[in-house]
Amino acid sequence: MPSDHTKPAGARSAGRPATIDPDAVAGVALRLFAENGYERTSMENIARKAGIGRKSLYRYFPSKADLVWGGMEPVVEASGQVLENARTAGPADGDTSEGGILAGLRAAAIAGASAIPDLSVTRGRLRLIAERPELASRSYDALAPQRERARLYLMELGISESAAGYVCAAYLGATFEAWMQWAAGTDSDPVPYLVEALGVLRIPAARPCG
Amino acid sequence: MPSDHTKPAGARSAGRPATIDPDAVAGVALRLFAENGYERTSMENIARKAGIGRKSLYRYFPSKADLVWGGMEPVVEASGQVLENARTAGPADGDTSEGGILAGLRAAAIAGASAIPDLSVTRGRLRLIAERPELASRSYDALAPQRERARLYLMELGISESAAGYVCAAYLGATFEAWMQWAAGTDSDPVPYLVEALGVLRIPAARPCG
DNA sequence: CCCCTCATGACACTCCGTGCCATGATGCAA
DNA sequence: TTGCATCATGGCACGGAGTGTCATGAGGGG
Repeated sequence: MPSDHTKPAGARSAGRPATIDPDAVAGVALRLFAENGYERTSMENIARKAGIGRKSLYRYFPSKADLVWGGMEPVVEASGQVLENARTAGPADGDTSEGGILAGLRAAAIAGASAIPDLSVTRGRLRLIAERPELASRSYDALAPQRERARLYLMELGISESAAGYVCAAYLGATFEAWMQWAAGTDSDPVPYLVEALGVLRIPAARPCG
Repeated sequence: MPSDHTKPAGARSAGRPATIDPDAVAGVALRLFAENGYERTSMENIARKAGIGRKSLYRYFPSKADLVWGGMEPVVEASGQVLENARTAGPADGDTSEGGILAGLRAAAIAGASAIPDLSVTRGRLRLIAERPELASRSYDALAPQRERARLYLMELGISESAAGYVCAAYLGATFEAWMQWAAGTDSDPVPYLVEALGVLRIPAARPCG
């Protein structure tokens, strides 16, 4: 189930079925943000316009920022899965050279780009994130799972713990900036931005015996 | 005036002089955070313990996070000044090779480390930041001036606008992670952490004619 | 000595986020 | 069919962040 984000519970069969469509609610919220501005739109107002209660809104979106960031979750999830697979596949077939490691990180970033359902909606989300510092800051939390997976991936390939932390921080910072630059323009393909961003990374030499 | 942060206005001579010492207030807040936890300490409580009104507290510290991040301002300011000087000195004497540019970024980071008034207090601040996601996220805003200065510095040296953005993002991400790793340990000198972190950066080739 | 300036803080307000709990809808079992 | 367990919904109240407005008062300068 690739899109069970924001779903409060795993799809059980018992009990009353859900009637609220989180994607529709997020769509209403994004429209209101575009029309009236992010801060001038209250959760109360979003709930009312979506025809649900404020408490129900908070059940699907624990915070106001999740209405914007929630839609980016498939991207980081797809990207993280690639790193997870590359790691658990073992470093046996892994290329532990700098080029090989960078190729892994690049593949993950590109996989994220491929997981975007709607380019224009995603661009709208990112532009909103770019203009609200409180939303941009959230990248640190929103990308946390990605950070952890990248860290494990690098350490599996023999990178020291400290160096892995630095590479991850630089990796996430650069790719997020790539998304921001893509969103600011009109190009349809974000991949070239991601590739250029990855060009600022240098992978320290791995330990001889990982 | 190196430490007029959190001062509400430039030191005017007319009118009633200020009686509140922002550093003392921040000290009270940090102690309360350490004793009772960050979220369980309300602004109301901090104000009361500091012997001032809640509104006055907000005048000196616009947000709760500023009570923690405010003390880091001299660090980013000192670091930013080095980049500013290196830029306005002109690229005439600047080494536009990758090594030269990296040396500039490294000098800025080290200058920040040299600007720390009290290592143990700073370590306490950073540990608090590390354990509260909402505070760690703030790094994106707190380092914004540094980001802009680094961007101008790089562009002055012939780096393209897009590449400068990526290098800055990676630079800030890696150095912040370095501070986090230093704070998590017990070493007194943060410089080796910063130097290692800078090792994950690769500077794209500058334009032939900047 | 008066007045102008500015720090202080009381009051009220909006809004985010979170508990607690009543209500209602659904499917399952007796 | 009837009861029951399960879960979605949402009303109510609360703590707390952050912001306006305004009154007070304590300086210093004319």
